[in-house]
Amino acid sequence: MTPKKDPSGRRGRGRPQSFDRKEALCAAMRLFWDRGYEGTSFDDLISVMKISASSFYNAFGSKEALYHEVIETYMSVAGGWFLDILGEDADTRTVFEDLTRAAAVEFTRPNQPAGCMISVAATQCSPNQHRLRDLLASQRTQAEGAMAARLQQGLEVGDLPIDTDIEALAAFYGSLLRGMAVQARDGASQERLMEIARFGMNAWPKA
Amino acid sequence: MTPKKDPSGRRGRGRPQSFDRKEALCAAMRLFWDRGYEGTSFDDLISVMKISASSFYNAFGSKEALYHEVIETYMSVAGGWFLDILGEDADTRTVFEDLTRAAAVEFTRPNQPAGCMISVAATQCSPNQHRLRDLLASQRTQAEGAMAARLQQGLEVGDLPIDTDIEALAAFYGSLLRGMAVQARDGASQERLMEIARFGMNAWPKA
DNA sequence: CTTTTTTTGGTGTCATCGCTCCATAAATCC
DNA sequence: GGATTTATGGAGCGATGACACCAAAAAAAG
Repeated sequence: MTPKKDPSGRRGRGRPQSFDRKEALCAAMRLFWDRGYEGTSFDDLISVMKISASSFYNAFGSKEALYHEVIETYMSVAGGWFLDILGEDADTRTVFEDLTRAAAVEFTRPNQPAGCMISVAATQCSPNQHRLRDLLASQRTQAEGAMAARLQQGLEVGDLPIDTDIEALAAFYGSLLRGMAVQARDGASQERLMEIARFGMNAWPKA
Repeated sequence: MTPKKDPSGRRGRGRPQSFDRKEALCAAMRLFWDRGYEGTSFDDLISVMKISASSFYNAFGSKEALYHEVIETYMSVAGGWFLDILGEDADTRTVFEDLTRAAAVEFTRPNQPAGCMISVAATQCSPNQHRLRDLLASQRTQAEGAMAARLQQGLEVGDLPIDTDIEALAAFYGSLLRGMAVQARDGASQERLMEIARFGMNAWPKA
């Protein structure tokens, strides 16, 4: 699958790959991001990745395997801001304000598809794609879990009223972010998303 | 297409349809609702509708025409609660509280697919389905417009601070409802959605 | 150079998708 | 009953989807 590299860094033998794997992966990510899994055809993929069918299977295994890899890439690159902000050393309210505002920015970046690749993916799909649907749903659950963990931490240091329902509050901000992702895909501007984010912060629990 | 009925109610001539058109439409709606447009295959459709391919084309024209009809059906039947509540004669805040709470109930009804058929549809799709994507996006925009109209009305009677940004507030509740729809599809319970709705109402503008 | 290993381009395959055609069945109208 | 009109069942079609195969090409290893 992956080109085998000597621990010393020297290439192994055999014909070298004629394309940059990361670049191809990134091109595939943008396509999947824009069109979803089922909406992206094999031919479109190898076209934007600029490789042939055989190179595709040689390098990535299958369409589904590529999609998995793309999700990992998305989480670590395009979605990295999410966990970064949750890890910020700041007041809990500030963290969530940054989070929602960052979403407004990230969801409307030019030169990349609008919205979040994970939030809106595979919510409706055919039964033979249920594995993927479950994978995406679990990614969303994980993201919400990360928010819940940060809120819990905030509760423990007194940033939140002690009777705050952490899970529910995380679900609220999860919902808001997913809704913002849909709005972004429908063409909402960054300013509009910012206003939504601001209203979202009005819901922050008061002591 | 549609079976021609005499104004007097008597059937015209020709062999009568052997199936109930509304029932078939409803079955198609549930399938589209669950799987989306591209995720629903022709064979699956005629299977749950219990009709043959020829009857299908005779009665509905094409898969896309059926989808359009299904959307209309959804808006008037399954989504009727939405406009009903917006039309309620009540305090504006109460209307939106009812709206978000009703969403929690409607999105988790047993015996029907979870979430909203419109909110999560065609957010990611192939380029040859852009007509449908635009249609769905415009339905979402219309729904938000209806909320904005109700808010404007509320502003005029003093239910809202005069400096309230109506469009933005409508966008906020639009986002929240769409996010709740995704949550519902991922399996969130009615109680969980209720909690989200409650937090959503905490964002209601204060004088 | 020869051998070995790996990638590449091109062509082919098999299933599925949405759709069409046609002969037949079942009703009404005269 | 015969003519007309509409619906049905079933077979099949062209396009596209994802993928497989294979001979040729390009590199390292001996």
